[in-house]
Amino acid sequence: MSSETLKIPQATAKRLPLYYRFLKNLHSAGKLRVSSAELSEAVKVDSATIRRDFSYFGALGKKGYGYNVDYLLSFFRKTLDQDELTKVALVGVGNLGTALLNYNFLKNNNTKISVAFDIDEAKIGSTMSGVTIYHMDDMEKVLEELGISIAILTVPAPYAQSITDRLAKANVKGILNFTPARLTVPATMRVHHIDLAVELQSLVYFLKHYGVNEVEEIEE
Amino acid sequence: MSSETLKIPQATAKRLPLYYRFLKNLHSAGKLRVSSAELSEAVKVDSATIRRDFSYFGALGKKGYGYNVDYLLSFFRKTLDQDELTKVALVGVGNLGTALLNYNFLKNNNTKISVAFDIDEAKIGSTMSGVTIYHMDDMEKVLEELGISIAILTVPAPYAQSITDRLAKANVKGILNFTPARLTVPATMRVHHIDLAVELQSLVYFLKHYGVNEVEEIEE
DNA sequence: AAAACATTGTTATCCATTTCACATAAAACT
DNA sequence: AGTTTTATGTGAAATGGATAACAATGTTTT
Repeated sequence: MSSETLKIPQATAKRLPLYYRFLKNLHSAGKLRVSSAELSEAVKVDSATIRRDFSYFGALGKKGYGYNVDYLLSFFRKTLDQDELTKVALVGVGNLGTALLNYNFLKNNNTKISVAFDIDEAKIGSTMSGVTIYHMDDMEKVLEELGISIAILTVPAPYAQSITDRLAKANVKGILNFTPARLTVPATMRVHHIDLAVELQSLVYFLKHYGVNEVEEIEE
Repeated sequence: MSSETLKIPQATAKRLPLYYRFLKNLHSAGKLRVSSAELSEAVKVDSATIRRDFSYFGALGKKGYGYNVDYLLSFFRKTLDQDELTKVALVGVGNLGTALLNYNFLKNNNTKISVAFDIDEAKIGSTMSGVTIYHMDDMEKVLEELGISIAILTVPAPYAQSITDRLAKANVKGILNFTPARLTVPATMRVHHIDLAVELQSLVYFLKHYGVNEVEEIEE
């Protein structure tokens, strides 16, 4: 099952999709080779960090030359499981949920919102951006039928925890949580938060309290 | 101007808005005191980390008692500049931009999208969620009139860099960047990225490659 | 084919952050 | 009032991540 590759540092793992995207750009632009220095300029990550990141996967480059774009690209495609489509569920089709439905994850990643759930009768049964919206009452059933194990959570905060509990029972393993709620989950689940208000507010804080130009870039 | 307080670690600064939000919840719920252990359970941050974070601001608690909710809340209100309203501009009123317009930042933070820009003639001049939409051609002028120094960027990726250059000239100091582009900015500016595709994909990667239950929670 | 050049992979170092563990002191109890 | 309980604040250790710097090695040029 889980390809127990050597454990890559989390910070590195978070940068992989970024590298992959830029490699695709380079490929489309017809570039054949790239150095860590060039890549660094494009993705705004120190070149030594890039080399270190790549090195966890072995020697992918050639000294004095750099990296072969095609080779690197196909390597990352395998590593990031881009060959198989990953199906994701959207729970909560409000403003943000609707925006995510229209957001084309497929374009960059082989990941697709395949189904959505809501409680608004006006939406149920309809399709948006080609995605059918089901009633939340049918969530467990539909998720298991489709074999979905990842959910994007965009419901009002007060419902977040109880819906998470249901997702856990339905064998969902990962949640991308857009609600402000800090979810309690079984140890077998993984939650990534995207907390819009916190992001905005921490930006405000940094601007007011840190000498601007103190630090260059901060990654989420 | 910039209250040159002792430099709080960045990781701490990013958690402050989170603490603030939960303290508000506790306050609404009528709680008078709270311990770092309780808070830890609620925000999913180790209690020692919470105590350390608070300690950068001095001794806010009392041994054997914990923290007084009201005191802590008013302290953070000052620290996070919640007394003055922070005005923010939205650049790009597409799907995601529209969702953010409807997202009520004001509720939790004293931060408000005060103005929006787009190039779609159908939208220009109208208001959405009480926010007037101007033509992007007028951006510099309007920003300076309103004295806005923070922008949320939700435009198509190919336009991101050139618009960023214009924002820089218009004296904007902070950008919350929702586009996949990695922006090049002067050292006087600060960019926070929220890269939706990367977030989703890295979640997928973690689930496939890390023994689930390996790590509890990851922050953004 | 030799010399000059470019760029990796990695070692050693540095820095930031988290966590442990406990002395200290206040609060609660008897 | 004295004893026990509770929970802070922090020194010290551990972890995690970024960066500098350079030997090794392949590439390009002449």
